[in-house]
Amino acid sequence: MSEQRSPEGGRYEDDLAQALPEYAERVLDVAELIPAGRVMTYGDVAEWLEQGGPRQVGRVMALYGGAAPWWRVVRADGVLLPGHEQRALGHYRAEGTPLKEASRAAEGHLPRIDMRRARWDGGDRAEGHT
DNA sequence: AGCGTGACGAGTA
DNA sequence: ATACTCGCCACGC
Repeated sequence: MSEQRSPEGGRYEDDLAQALPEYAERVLDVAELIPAGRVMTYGDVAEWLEQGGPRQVGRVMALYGGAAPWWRVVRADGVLLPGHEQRALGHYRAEGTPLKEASRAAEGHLPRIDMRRARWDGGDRAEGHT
């Protein structure tokens, strides 16, 4: 069976290409829930959704992250998003996100997020989930 | 269909 | 702290 038609008349593939994929919407929703001053890793978001993996979440953020607080979804090692370090840093300083200053041995290095303190598990709302 | 690539992550050396 | 390996999975060529 090919050439299946969607209710709107277009081919399903076309609809999927233009509408924000539901998965992407779910990812952005979670990003919106992260409190200021806290972060969630790509993997955490995927786990929380019980769907996809870190790389899928990363893909979504890369494509549609601009519409969400993208700086609150970070790598597990706390490294700032390459190419957006200054913007991210500005947000972290403004929100009071826990940072680990670069050691003087590594001079030119930017601070990294202190994941132990900044990581947010979904805390308050974890109850309603599972 | 195979293969490289990526806003990833964990493990090992 | 750095480097490299694997596992992961959606995409594009």
